[in-house]
Parts: sequence; structure tokens; C-alpha cells
Amino acid sequence: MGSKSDIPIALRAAYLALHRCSDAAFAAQGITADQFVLLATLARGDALTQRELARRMSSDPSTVRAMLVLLERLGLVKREGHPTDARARTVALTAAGKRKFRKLWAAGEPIRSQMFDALNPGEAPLLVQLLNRIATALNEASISVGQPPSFNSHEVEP
Amino acid sequence: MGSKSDIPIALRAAYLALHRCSDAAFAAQGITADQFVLLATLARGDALTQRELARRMSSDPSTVRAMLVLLERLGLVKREGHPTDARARTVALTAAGKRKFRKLWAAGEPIRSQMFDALNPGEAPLLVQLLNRIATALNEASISVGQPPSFNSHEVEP
DNA sequence: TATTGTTATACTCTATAACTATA
DNA sequence: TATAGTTATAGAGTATAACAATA
Repeated sequence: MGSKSDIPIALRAAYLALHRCSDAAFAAQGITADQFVLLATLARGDALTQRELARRMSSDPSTVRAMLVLLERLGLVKREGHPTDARARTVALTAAGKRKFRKLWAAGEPIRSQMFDALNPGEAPLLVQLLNRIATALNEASISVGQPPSFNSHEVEP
Repeated sequence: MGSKSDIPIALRAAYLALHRCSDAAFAAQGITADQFVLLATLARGDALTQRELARRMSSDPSTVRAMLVLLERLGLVKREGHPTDARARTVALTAAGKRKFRKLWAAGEPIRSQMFDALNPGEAPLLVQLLNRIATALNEASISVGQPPSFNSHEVEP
């Protein structure tokens, strides 16, 4: 009964530690940990719709919109009309946004190293795999609860 | 270079999935995931000071105070003067708070099971261990950055 | 002097619901 | 009818700084 109920606790403690370290590391550049995640998501897949961006950040379209308005004011992202779907808008990093992200990525390197170095050889991929299994299980569960059975095309990464 | 930068992503995805599932599971009882964590922390160690409570939740005294005011209004926790330190106040669950927590714990059982069942035998303790190592590494790092070198008595659990 | 807690304050993230304009 | 995005709105968590009372 021990480790089963310890999983949520350990997961929370690790994530909050990461979040605080990230906030501290990026504060000098006026960026929050969550804003960094948005920028990083754009950096690895530009010209996403807001919906797709929200999905990849495992966030909410409304939340993402508020963040985009903020980052647009800082000149780090730009939104343009979607080429084929007039309802949608595509989001991308500006040139300044790309420069900013490179600096942020460098500022975050010590954090990634600290996490990686806390593990023995081979444990990092394993950890990632276990976390992904858990995330998938939880997300599938919430679907089956919230919606009637249906076809769900459910991929994690492109 | 892959799994190293995947760790933060996977950690975030897993935690946010947990947080959303928890919010959904507790919403019917008018409690948030974070409030549940506070109640659970009190349930396993009653009569803590607010500072100690904040530390164990890896949160902030000011944040915890706001949550306590809210939970006190709901009649789930009570604060009393500390027996020996007149500055401090001890926090404890009320009888209603204990009943509430038992119901919440039951409501959260499916979530804990989904996480546990997503793992193979023996992987759960391993995952907890890896997460704890990461949290410790990150917390120690933030201390050594934020403060001049000094003696730091740094334990995780009593 | 250092510490516990309170207060005031502000900002970010989160999320729902109603709305528009397209598909 | 369903979807993409906007708007209004609300609340919850986070955190800093100044302050009182006490150690």
C-alpha cells in the first residue's frame, strides 16, 4: 500500500521543484516557467493553431490565448491568419522570440543537467517511459469518464 | 540528448494529467486538488504549524495561509494557539475535516489505481525513488544558488 | 536580531459559458 | 451542426514586502 499512494506525492514534489527552479532561472529574463513551455512548444513546431498549441502543452485554449496576448505584447510571438481555414490563426515565434528562446534554453541547461545527473545511466529513458505511461493512463481515463465511447485518435507525439 | 530534455516535458505532462484528474474527481465535493493535498498533509501529521505545513506541501506560508482561511470557512480545519510558542498557531483537521478527507481519499482511489496499474510489478517503488532523487537534486541546487555557503541541515522526511 | 504569522497587493494560470464567424 | 477563436468573468495559487507580536 506504500508506493502506490506515494506516486502522486513524489510526482507533485518533483514537478513543483522543477517549476520553482525554472521560474527562478527565467525570472531575470522576465519569463515564467509556463511561458517558457509555450515558447519551447513553438520552437519545436512552428505555425501551430492555438488549439493544437494548447493540446501539446496539455493546457486550455482559453489559458493559452491569455498567455499569447501577453507574449505578443512582448513581441515574442506573432499570430497570423491560417492559410486554408479562415477561422483559425497560426502562432509562431518572431525573430526576437527565437533569440529569447535560445537564451532561455541556455539558462535552463543547469536544471536539466541536475535532473539528469541525479539518475544512473539508463534510468533517464526509463523514467520518461514510466511518466508517459502514467500520463496516457490518466488522460484516457478522463476521456472514458467524461464522454460516451467513441473512436479517439490518441497520439502523444508527431 | 533526447531523454535528457524529455524529462521535464514528461514530468510536466504526467503531473498536469494528475492535477486535472484530481480536480475533476474532487469537484463534486467542492475541493481542489491542492486543497486535497493540504488536507492529506494534515491527515498524516496533525497539529503542525503553518510554516511546517507549508514546507511539507512544498508550498509557501503566505499561500498556505490563504488556503487555510478558505478551508476554515468551510469548517474543515481549525487553528489554535501553539502550546509553547505564542507566535505560532497549530493547524488541525476538525471532525468534519476528517470525515471529508476520508470521502476524498476514496474518491481519489481510482486515480491512484490507474497510475499504479499503468506500471509493471516493481516499477512503482522505482519510479518513486527516481522522482525523489530528482526533487532532492533540484531543491539542493536552488539552496546553493540562492544563499551563501553555510551549514544546511537538509532532511526530507522526519 | 530572528522568527511566526498577518496583511496588502499583484500577477499568472486556469476554466466555464456565451458569443462570432467560419467550415 | 460543429469548430476556432474571442470575450467576460471568476477564482485559485503564487509570491513579495511591510508589519506586529513574540522568541
